[in-house]
Amino acid sequence: MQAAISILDNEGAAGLTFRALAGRLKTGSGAIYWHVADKDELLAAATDHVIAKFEPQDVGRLSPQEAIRALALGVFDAIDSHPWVGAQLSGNPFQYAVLRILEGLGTQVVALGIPEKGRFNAATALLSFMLGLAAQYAVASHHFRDGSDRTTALRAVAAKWMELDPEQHPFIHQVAPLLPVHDDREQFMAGIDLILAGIDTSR
Amino acid sequence: MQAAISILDNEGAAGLTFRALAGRLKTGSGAIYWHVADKDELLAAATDHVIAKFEPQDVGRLSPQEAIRALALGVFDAIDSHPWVGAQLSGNPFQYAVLRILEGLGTQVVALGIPEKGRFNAATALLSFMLGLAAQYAVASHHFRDGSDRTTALRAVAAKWMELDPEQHPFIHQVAPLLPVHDDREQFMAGIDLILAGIDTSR
DNA sequence: ACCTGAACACCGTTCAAGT
DNA sequence: ACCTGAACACCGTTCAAGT
Repeated sequence: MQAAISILDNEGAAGLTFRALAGRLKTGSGAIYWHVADKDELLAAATDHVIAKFEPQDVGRLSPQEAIRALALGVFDAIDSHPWVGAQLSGNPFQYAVLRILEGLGTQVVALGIPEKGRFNAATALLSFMLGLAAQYAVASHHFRDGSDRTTALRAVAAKWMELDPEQHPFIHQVAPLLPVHDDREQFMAGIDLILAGIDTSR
Repeated sequence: MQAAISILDNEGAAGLTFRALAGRLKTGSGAIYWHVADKDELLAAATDHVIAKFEPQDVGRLSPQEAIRALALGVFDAIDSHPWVGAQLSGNPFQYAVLRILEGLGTQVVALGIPEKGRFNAATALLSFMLGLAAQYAVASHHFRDGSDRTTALRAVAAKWMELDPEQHPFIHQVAPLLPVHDDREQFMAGIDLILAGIDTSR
């Protein structure tokens, strides 16, 4: 697991092959199949390893809203320090790491006093938002793997956006300059707060 | 494009290979590279084709909230009738199809009267939620490709959830029975409404 | 300008054979 | 019980050669 995560961190998702992992572990590529059914299971295990590490402790002391924010920050930080986790979470939403997140969110949704009928929708709305933004960060980080930093890479994307026909894309043009300067963590938490506010009105 | 979409619809994303597409078009696999840079571009083009087809017309007549709901329903229906679109949207959030959706959402967020600072977060929150739920439907549909229908497949997933330790997964246990009977479209729109309500309180 | 199709450099996965 | 590593059945992509 350590070796797999280290490869994923250093070479990205494409770098984790059975041959590469076997090489690092000084074993044959077939040996890995004794411990893991296939590549999906390998990636799911690595992802859960990371998500579990960033799960906040002692969430019980916090208000439900604060607990949900803490859970969200944990997911954000996990993705922030291991960019491949974003793609893996959204690419395989039935893996255990995602259930782990849903369980945490759901417990707090119950604590918020949402009636039984609304709990499923409220918890999965929070979860889906996280997975969706996770997917975006995943691609973003993929785009600036080659040395260039985040800002210059996003500036390149923004420049592409500005090339689109401004008549047909007024909003994209309006928002493109914000792309290179915006703060991912702030965006992530703003979305959470928006959904929390929406949940609050539904009580 | 027609041939690619037809393969994607019938065989899923894994079925679309350059060899398969070339075979269907009665040409060589290398020929496709004259028209498309690589597989990402091929998939992005197919995805935009579908998303554009399901974009609602005459959104101008509707209130901003109703317009956002109409846009969301279009995305939902696109995924519903072409399951591979869900994975493709969330797996590649910088492709043009996603910008198309963001432009539609953003225009309505502006119409809602959100101040400039909040527009980016509001529009991307709606977008991220859609992409995240799209990713979930993508995997779900993948799970019951082999003949079994949606309900029996989700029942199998729910049964797996019930095998988890109930002490550590109370919410998962509570919500598992809802999984096979819940309505995807209702869940999708409930999330949109939650975010819209949240946006409303932020005005 | 566009097509052909063999060739290249990979993959994940399997499995007879080992220890 | 666990490992070895060649072999299989694929991929996306390239490119000299054609029309």
